[in-house]
Amino acid sequence: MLRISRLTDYGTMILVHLAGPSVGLCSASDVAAGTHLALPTVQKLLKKLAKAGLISSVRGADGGYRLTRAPAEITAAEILNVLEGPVAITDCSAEMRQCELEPICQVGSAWQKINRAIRSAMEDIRLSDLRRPPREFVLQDLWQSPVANPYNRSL
Amino acid sequence: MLRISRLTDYGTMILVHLAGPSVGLCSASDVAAGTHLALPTVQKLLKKLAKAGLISSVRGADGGYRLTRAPAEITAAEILNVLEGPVAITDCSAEMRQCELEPICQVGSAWQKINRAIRSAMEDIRLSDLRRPPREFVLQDLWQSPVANPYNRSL
DNA sequence: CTGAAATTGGACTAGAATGGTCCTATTTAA
DNA sequence: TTAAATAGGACCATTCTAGTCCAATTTCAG
Repeated sequence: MLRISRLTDYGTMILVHLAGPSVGLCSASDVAAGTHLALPTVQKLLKKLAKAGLISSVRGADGGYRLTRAPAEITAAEILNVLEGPVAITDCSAEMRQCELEPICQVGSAWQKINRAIRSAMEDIRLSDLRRPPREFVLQDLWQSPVANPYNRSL
Repeated sequence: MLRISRLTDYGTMILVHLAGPSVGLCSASDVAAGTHLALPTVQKLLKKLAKAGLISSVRGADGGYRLTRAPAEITAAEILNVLEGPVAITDCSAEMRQCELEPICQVGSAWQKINRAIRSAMEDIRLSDLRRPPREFVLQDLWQSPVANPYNRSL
């Protein structure tokens, strides 16, 4: 189904929460309360996000997490990358992976092209665009009739 | 990793094989030989593709499979749809699915927009484009600077 | 100094999904 | 009649996923 895992979805919700207008340092409990996700799950994801450098942590009492960059500086591609690993719709399309069937496979680099295309699209979407009610995306229009779309590269 | 399953990859290889220049009716064994995939796997996938109507079958001795339409008339979106089910990167983004968190979830419809975008992209790619050596895709350029790309809707 | 509130790092498990194989029935050409 | 095919499932081993929990460490407050 070409899907991202549920944890990635949760992770994104968490990031969106941390990108909230008046959100400072947030403990895991705060985030769990704000997102209505189970606390253990939230803890797990926060650790992962912190390890990847997307958020920074403050230990000890009154500690918590906060974004390391402005929401507009974080792309959906980065988020996907951290939570799901590198975008690679097939093994063959993974970075620098050489498929042993390469000389035989007739599909060849097609998936890789599609892969890069998806990645590019994700790079144009920022965390700041993911909030709800979201600014009206025009991605579909962009891809269906790019010329008519005024938002081209600045979603 | 935002990946398609290996079986979908295989299925695509099979379709590409059937779209070959001088390929008529093909038995499962022919396809297995041509794609270097295991026969049982090929049989399974051919049955699935036939059931979905992407290829037609002829039973009995000297039977086999063939595409029901010209390769240029079959989109990557269709193929994905048949082999992976409807494109839905999250449960929320599935068609007509109403997520019970909807009123709470701050991410809201963002994934759905991304979802549609990917779908649109896939609809512009045809089976005939997937052969190797593939026609030079310009998808990346298309998405990065759509206006400059002459191939817009006719990949 | 002590305790409470946090993060850190990792182990663990149940359940689902994936991939791959195989079997039997049916159809059809020679 | 026989051989070569497809049709339709059943089956299982393995991996992945989601979710929980525990022990250790850090830091603030009193």
